[in-house]
Amino acid sequence: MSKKRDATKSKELIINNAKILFAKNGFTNSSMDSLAKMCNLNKAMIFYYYKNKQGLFEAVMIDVLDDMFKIIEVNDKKYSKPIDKLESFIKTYGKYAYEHRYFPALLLKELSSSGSVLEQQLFLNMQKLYSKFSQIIQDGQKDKSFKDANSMILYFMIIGTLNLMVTTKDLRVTASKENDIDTCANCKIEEITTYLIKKIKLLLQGEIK
Amino acid sequence: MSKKRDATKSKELIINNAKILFAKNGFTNSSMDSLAKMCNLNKAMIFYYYKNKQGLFEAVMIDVLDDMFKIIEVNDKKYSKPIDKLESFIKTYGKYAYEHRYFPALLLKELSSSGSVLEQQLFLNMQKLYSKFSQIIQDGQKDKSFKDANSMILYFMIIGTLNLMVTTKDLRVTASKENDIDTCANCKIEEITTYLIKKIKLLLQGEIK
Amino acid sequence: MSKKRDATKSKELIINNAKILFAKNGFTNSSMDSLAKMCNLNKAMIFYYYKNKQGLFEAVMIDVLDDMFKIIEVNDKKYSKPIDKLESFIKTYGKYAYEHRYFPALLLKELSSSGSVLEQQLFLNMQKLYSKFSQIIQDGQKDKSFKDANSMILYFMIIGTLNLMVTTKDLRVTASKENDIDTCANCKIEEITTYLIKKIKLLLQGEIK
Amino acid sequence: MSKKRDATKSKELIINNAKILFAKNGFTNSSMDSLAKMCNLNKAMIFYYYKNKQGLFEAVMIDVLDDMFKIIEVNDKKYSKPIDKLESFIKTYGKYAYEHRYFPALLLKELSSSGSVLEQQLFLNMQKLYSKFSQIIQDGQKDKSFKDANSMILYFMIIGTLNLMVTTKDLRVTASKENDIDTCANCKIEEITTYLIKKIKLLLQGEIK
DNA sequence: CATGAATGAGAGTTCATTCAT
DNA sequence: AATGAATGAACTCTCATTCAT
Repeated sequence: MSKKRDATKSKELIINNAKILFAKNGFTNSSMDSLAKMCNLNKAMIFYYYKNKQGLFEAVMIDVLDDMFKIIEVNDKKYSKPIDKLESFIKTYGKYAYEHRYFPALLLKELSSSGSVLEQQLFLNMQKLYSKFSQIIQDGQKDKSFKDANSMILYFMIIGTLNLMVTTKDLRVTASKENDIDTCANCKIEEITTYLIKKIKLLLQGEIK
Repeated sequence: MSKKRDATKSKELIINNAKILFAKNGFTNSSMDSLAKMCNLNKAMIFYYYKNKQGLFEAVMIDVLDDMFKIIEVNDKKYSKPIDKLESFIKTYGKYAYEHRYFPALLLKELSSSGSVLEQQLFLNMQKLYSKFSQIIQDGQKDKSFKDANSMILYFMIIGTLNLMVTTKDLRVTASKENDIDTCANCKIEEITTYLIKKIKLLLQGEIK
Repeated sequence: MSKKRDATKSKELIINNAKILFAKNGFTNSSMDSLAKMCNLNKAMIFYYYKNKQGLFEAVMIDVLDDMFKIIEVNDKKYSKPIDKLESFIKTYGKYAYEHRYFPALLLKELSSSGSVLEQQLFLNMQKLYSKFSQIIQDGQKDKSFKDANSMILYFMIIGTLNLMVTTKDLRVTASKENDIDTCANCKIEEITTYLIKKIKLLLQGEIK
Repeated sequence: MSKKRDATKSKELIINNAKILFAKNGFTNSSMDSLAKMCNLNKAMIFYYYKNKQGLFEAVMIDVLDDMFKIIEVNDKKYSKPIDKLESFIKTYGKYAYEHRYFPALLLKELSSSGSVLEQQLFLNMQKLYSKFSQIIQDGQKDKSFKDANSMILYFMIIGTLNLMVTTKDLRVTASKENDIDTCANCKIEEITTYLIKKIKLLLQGEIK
């Protein structure tokens, strides 16, 4: 009832709205003014809690990456074979990316801005995720279930594809309407991940007869 | 020999520096002030030739995409079989992306900013490139040399991977130094494209024994 | 007593200086930079309180017109006969125009800029004033005290004359000095209104013998 | 056939288009760029012929005022009695203002911008017109046909009314549509001048019985 | 006479950030 | 913990004017 909110609640309010805002407009195009309005909070409070815009952005990214990492870990433990773990990784990443459409957009944007001040900190956060993936690949190579695997390239093949498919959804729909090109406009995320998994398996285990 | 009062030179000066600037900072973070300084030209000249910032950006993108498309077309004509055309496409795209590091950054940034005003125009320009790719895939399916091919997803697997490998180069180097993870830090672009080609072939033509 | 951090004072400071500035230079030639300097306030404060230049201008006009309208209404109530109400209207308008020299300038400038974006909103504000005047004229016609009255034309005869006499004051002084023309250079505003009232009465009630 | 135009033609082209442009947008809102485009001439030519924007503006005003003065003089000579000369003056001014709608707008704007650099020069040009009017009034007083005449005030009553009626035409139409006020929206210029003449005569020759 | 290229100053507006309360 | 007022730097864009040809 009271107008006062406790610190934790205000912080959460800010970070949750920041996720939405940053994802929609990117870092530069998001204004602290509009964020404050979204939160129904005074603008100065954002700086009270987060030092500055960049600090807030990093907090958002850390939060999102942690959240995702936890889900991936939980699912990972259900399986023991590298091939199953890999499939789980792709499925979980795809689902998460789809359900948090804003997240891949942010990731791509920051990954592709060389020279930015944000990148080092961000990449550190990303490393945890990549380490997990890399471990799965290495395990698969050790037990001979994967052949000729370069984990970095494979990683980008997977997250690059999934992120792009999610972020270009609207564009692909428009393009297929206006022209007569097949852009997988109606493909569901499950179909996309299933296709990707099949192809990645082939790529790691198949042979040209 | 005179440097000033040469329209062609000034226009080129602007567009070439714009490529570098936009790629480094993205659209919003690039200021026309600093562009003018880079060109050693008066700020107003940018608007004299390109109407406004967005117009300049579009000019840059059209310029780059056309340039790239031409090179791809030239190489494409050297081959007749879809599999060779595909290999040529990947090689050329990889080489171009490497030699014009700014380009993948631009592409990723704009592709991933949903809601931007630029996207529709941009995507139209991109369609030409995708159409080319899509045709190769379809031809391969007709003559039974490719199996189970989804050209949109495959397209993103290829350009997503190449773009990310190029733009994250510095990050990957830093990461491998600080930690003990294999990030393909020293991989040359030729190695990357070769690996990618091998895997894409496997994925289109291979079977699990 | 503190001058800063007082919203009401800052807003007033801005609007009062804006009145003077707009009147002197018109809308387009008044710069927000110089307004800020006049107010000894940061330029951004203008936008903090008034959204944009046009918004500020409208606020100024509404403020002035309301202020004037209130005074006219108060004086109007002192009289019951249309002829007395009319005399009061002219006197009050003349006095106000004289005491707020900026106001007629604003009014004339904007009334005469056809095609301006401002005019519709402005005219709506002016209608209240004109309605008042128009009502007086109609009442006079009903009780046969006024003959052959066209309220629109009469209205412009009155405010046109008063506004022009006020705004051209300096010019008329200069002109009478340099040449030998009678420009009513030393006429006081009271003399002008008195003359005008006499003539308007004649025009509404007189006959050619 | 040749692209070259002679000096006289170009100068005329510029001044004629300038009249239209200045009248539509006022002094400040008219850009030399758009004027050049209207003339289908190079922008630099304007400065070649007219030194600067202000010089061009003055040339326009002088041109218009001279033109008008000549017509008034011609008509003036047709009559000998002051009362007829006065009627002729009002009729001619009204007709001219109506046919050159841009002109009164300019006049009002400049008359009301005290402090402008343009005013002195402009007022000098206007004096010729006012002198003419003033002479008529004085003659009328000498031969006792006019009573109690203040030529400056009368002058502003006449040109103020006519200018305002012409420049507010569109506004008055809009206002009468939206609200239920009589704004003389459909009044023709001839009706307006006729009414004005009648009233001015009454005001100079009538008595309250 | 005529042109397109170039310039510099300034316009309105936005925004991250800080201060006083 | 919270607010509204204030700031300064930056940004895109316009325009009168001049220069070189």
